[in-house]
Amino acid sequence: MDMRKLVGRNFARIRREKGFTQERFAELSGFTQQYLSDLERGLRNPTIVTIYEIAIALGVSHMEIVMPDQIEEAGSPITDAPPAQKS
Amino acid sequence: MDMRKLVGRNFARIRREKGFTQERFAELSGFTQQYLSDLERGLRNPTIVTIYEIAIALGVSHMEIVMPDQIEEAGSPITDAPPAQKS
DNA sequence: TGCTATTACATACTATAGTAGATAAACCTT
DNA sequence: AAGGTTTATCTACTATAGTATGTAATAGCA
Repeated sequence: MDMRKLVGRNFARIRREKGFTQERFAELSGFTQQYLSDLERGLRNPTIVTIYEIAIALGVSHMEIVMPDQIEEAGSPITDAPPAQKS
Repeated sequence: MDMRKLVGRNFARIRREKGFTQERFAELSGFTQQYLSDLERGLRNPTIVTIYEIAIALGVSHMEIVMPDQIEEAGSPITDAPPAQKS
């Protein structure tokens, strides 16, 4: 599993859902627009501190990583693959 | 919140629970004993790929990050603070 | 079709993640 | 207290995370 792409796709999706441009979110989070662009395209391997700071800026309060191929975030499941059957 | 210490403490606890020494776990995971020592003491800021690789080696299949001050892992809640009241 | 906003790409740079090898310090167990 | 096992600490190194600046490509929209 490519964690770079998984994290990137999910941050991109949440940013768009919140209505931020990369430029606007760069101001909010303190990262550069260029770095965020790379991150969202899966070209970067962020540290846990970077992920935490971005999550804070996005207003995400709960991150869940389920190994096979999913990431979820409170109230907004982030799936990399079709949702697993829950029952 | 210091994510370095939070991640470090939790990985250290799980490693001990699984009965691995740092040296043995270094062999399993491919990281050095020295790096794992630093990591567990909160002196390192691991990337998402490193965290993923360590989780795989630990046999952890589910990680959960709740912002204030908790991390949980499937079947084995990892709390940084006294457990929150669930009801 | 052209204008504007947005995102992708290029180059160069500094700080640090992670490696490697040696050793010191702490912890057991007897 | 001695000896072995485990963890912490040192030095030195390479690769890459993240910054900074500029610009090209793409997408909407009038």
